Amino acid sequence: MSRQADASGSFDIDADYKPLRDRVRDELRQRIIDDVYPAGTRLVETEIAAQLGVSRLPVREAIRALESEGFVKTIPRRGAVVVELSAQDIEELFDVRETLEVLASRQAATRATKAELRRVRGILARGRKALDTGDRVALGKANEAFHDEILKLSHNSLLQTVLEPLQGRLHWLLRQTGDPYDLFEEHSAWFEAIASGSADLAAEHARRHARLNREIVRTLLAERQQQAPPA
Amino acid sequence: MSRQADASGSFDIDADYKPLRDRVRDELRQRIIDDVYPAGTRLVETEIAAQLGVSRLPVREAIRALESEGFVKTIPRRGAVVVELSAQDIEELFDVRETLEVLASRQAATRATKAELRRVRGILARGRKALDTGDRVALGKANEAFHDEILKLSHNSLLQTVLEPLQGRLHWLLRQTGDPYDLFEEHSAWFEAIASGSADLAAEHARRHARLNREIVRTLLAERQQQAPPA
DNA sequence: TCTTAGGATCCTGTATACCGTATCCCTGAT
DNA sequence: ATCAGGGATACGGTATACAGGATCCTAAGA
Repeated sequence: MSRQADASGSFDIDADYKPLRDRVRDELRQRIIDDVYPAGTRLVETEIAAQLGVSRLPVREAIRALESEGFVKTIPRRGAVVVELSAQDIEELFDVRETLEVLASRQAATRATKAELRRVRGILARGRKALDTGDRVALGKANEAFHDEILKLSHNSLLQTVLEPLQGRLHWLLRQTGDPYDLFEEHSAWFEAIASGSADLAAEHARRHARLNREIVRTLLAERQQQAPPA
Repeated sequence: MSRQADASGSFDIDADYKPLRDRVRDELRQRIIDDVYPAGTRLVETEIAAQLGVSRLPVREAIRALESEGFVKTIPRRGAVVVELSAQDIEELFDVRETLEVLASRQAATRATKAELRRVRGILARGRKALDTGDRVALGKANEAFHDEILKLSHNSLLQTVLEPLQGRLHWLLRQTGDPYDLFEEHSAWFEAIASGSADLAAEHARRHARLNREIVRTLLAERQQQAPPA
């Protein structure tokens, strides 16, 4: 028992196997998003290796992965540093995100199955509950999960692989700046547009949501910059 | 002596330095695109390392990079295999490409400088010459260069990093299927739209071009499938 | 002859150790 | 206070080793 859903041939005995490098990468990514490693932090291979109790190799590979995800930048022979997102980087992030989420939303509207829509409704319900109890962190997570789900609904795996790393950076950013309460209400409306099955309507909502999001980040960043003028 | 350009402090004595892993990656990518390693080929680390006269490490890192670019898929504990692009993969590729190139084109229209436009005109001229002399390979390269240039014109570095790996796969595909002659004429018209400075016009041309491209690949792939029915 | 069990083999994933060298940082002299 | 010199540090790469999963080959059995 305990194992379920294993219809045909290839089994997932140890489907939960994950190379060490991937686990290290996940751990480091989380630390960056959680601001344990703020922008500018140097990621020293030997330090991390020692701390995680692994050899340098998986750490190196993890760092390379984070580099291709845009979380760190490695300077030749100097190593990896957690990037600081410039104003322009953020604009670009939203540019690309907007276009891709519009596409995702459009495809989701025509391709999502009933079962999938139900699942997303569940996530929204979770968010609603977090909103009512004022659990800011849980609401943030629900919001992030929502975005990931929209992507899945698109049934476009390339879209997912391209957008996922960006989502990571976006979540990172929003966690520093955004207000999860505003976002949540938007998500509900957006979702209904997708569930309606109209690609155009879904696209319109996606675009609106992305722009709202961008505005929120912009204002919060502008405020912050006034408080802390350039060094 | 013999050294030049060393005015101030840190100069680019060895600005052309490139980590070994990157050179290995470039080499392997080229081999895939050139069909030296056709779809299904296993990339065995030790073999490649021996052949290139490097250790396994840079090879591993190169393979990881190619994985994140979508050229190979690695199965845990089994290693990397050159991917076969399924019909769906190709559709997804064009989906994403279309949206992103529309964005690139739109931004290029408003941001490109005169000097940049001149440079692109030069590339088109090169293509025209290749067309006249019937140099298919040169024309293909000019076409590929053109797409890369449009990206640069957008002045959106994220867009470039996201789209570049896809371009690689696209070029790979087009080299197998496409007809460079048809594409060239399209490029000229598209470029004029960008040079006109109208974002909407540029976007429209980008979309048209992407769709034409998609159709070309679709038909050629359909033909091929008829000739070689499923194994 | 076909199937199957078992073992040999290949190759990845990870660990260790080590070297050259670029960069950084500290110290000391001017 | 500035600048040069000399470690110390840590990356980039090599070489080697080894456990264990995946594959393949072979030989025994039905």
